Amino acid sequence: MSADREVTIYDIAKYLNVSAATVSRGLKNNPMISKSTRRKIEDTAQLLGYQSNTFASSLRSRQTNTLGVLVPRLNSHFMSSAIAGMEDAANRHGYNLIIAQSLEDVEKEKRNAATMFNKRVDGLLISLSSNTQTIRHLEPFFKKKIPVVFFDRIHQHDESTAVGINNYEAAYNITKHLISQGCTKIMHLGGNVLRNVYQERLNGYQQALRDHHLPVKEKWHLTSHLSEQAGTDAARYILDLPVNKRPDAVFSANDTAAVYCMLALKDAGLRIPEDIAFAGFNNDPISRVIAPNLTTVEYPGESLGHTAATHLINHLKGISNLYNTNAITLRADLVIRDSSLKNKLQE
Amino acid sequence: MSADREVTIYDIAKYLNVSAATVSRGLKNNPMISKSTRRKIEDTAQLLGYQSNTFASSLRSRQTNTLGVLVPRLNSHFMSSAIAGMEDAANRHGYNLIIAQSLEDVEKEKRNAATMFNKRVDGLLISLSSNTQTIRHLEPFFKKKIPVVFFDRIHQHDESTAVGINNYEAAYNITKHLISQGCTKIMHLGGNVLRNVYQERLNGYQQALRDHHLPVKEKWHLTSHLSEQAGTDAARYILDLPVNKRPDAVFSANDTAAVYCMLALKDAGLRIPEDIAFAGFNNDPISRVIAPNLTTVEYPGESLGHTAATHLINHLKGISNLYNTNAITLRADLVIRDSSLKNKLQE
DNA sequence: TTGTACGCGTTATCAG
DNA sequence: CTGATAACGCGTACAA
Repeated sequence: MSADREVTIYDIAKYLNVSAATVSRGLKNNPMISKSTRRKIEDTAQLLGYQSNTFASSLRSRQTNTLGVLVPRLNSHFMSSAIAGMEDAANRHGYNLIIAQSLEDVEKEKRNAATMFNKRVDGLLISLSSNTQTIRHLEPFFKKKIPVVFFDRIHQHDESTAVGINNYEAAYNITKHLISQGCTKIMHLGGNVLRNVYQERLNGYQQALRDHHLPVKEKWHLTSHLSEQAGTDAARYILDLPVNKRPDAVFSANDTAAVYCMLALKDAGLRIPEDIAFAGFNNDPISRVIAPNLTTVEYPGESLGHTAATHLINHLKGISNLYNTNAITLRADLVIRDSSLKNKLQE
Repeated sequence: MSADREVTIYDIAKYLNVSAATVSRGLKNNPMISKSTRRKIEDTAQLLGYQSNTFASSLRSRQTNTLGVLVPRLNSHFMSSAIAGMEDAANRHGYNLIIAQSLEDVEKEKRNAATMFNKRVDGLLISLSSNTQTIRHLEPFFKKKIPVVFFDRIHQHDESTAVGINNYEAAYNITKHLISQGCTKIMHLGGNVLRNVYQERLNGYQQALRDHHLPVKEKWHLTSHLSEQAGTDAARYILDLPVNKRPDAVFSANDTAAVYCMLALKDAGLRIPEDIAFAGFNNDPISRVIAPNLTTVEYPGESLGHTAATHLINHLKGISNLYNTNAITLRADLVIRDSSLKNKLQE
């Protein structure tokens, strides 16, 4: 009576005088089962408080209905939005998410990938750590044909899909916008160019300068982790330049660095955008709170996560073919705000 | 040769002419196994590219080394920090996180709880959705003695631990601070009092008023979702009051509402803190970007998540007893910033 | 449409 | 210290 055993399909079978196989079928909407017995099975399952045992099921069927999510950090606005989008998509299709963060450390990324592999995730969603050089640690997935979808910080790979935005174009356009506002000495706060997103933003920025016959100076390209501190440091760097050598605009590869740079420069008495205009990237909440509001690039985290997960799931269900879709590019529109409206304010 | 079968402990056993049981033991650091055979087993596992099958293991051992995390929303600074803390703790102890969000919807919370239960998580970390009335949907966990740890938005329960801060005290202190700055007409932007955090913040606020012989007016207590829109709406509400009936301070139960209220009031020409002082809650990044910086309460998301997960894991490992620790309260210090320094600025 | 019988890979139990 | 064997709960050929 007080047996602590779980309710299994055998209990249901015994209760109904049918075989366990029938119960198993009835529970899984197997078409070749009569309406009436299915109904009885479902009712009994309810009655007995049956809970399917996912391990036993996974062990037998070799699939887990679980997706692995591997990200550099969980606690950024962009990433938590992306994960929220993934969770939504996964939930809709009966998948679960198992999540780990690499904290920008390849070694941890490797360990986490191994764990995910071990846990037999049906597919992997990954955004690479900043210092990841090769994706050799994903080989086990490729070998076993476990689909991998890269998002945000992606890597070219024939048998995987990459979901992101056109970073080059966005950076090009926002730089062009600064130029159209009359800026000619535009600085760039960039991230580690090992990651495509930062490399492409740098490329877009530089090409825009070239196309408008502006000099591309190494001194105006700072590389950092784009943290709050990095933003403050960049401000210090600018303030230490002779006044006539200072940039008249800054394009930062993320909003955090842009905002903290702005704060420090404002503290030092510089006017934004009159003395120095600003543009960021991500459309982080802080970009709408800083005064003046930061011009930035809308980075659609939630829909990006949703798209990546949905694509992966469709592939798992055989609806789409991952290998035919090497890249999905989402729109990333400019969000023009006061921090870059130099001319307008001067008129 | 091209067999797609996985490498199992039987393959290792056969290779070494030992039994599968021995291999199983060797792989799990079972003490009663000789050093030499363990070494051979480990080497062979490596050689053959063995990967343990977690389902088979879970099926047999009835534990998953997986923790369920159920939150209202993934994409808030506080929540993603808390989850980052949990992930860190879990990872350290060989546990994995499976995460779902209720999107502030009880029904989804129920479904998610059922899924977690089904997936046989070893323990559950949960922060309740805003409209959750009872925790009956957690009964299956309680009945099966699966430990549940509430965090942030908690619920009193004899057999569970709750991890949070002293919201009453924090609210009391920050209100007292506003009073000490000379504010006498203090408004409160609160959340749904179904959730302890908002009820306690309201209580703390009201008690502080009473203790300083200030009136507690219903008109100065607005309840909302504390969204950006709610903040803007609150500003409208204030501006619509006759000038002499307006509050001279606002204490918001979160930073988002506070900040968007500030932005709208500043737009309308009010000076902060001279005309109206502000205090928030959470120490969200936006509180450090808004001008003037928002006085707020440090809500230690990461350490809270870390603490909750560690406590749960210790319990699972038998190191601590969940039932002896009904509550863990973390420090939540005030962060005094310019938005509330009324007197100082007037001097 | 349903039942039979077996195996998925591991771990627990008991015996040696 | 090690081996043999029986579960764990479910899915699925194959047979009926």
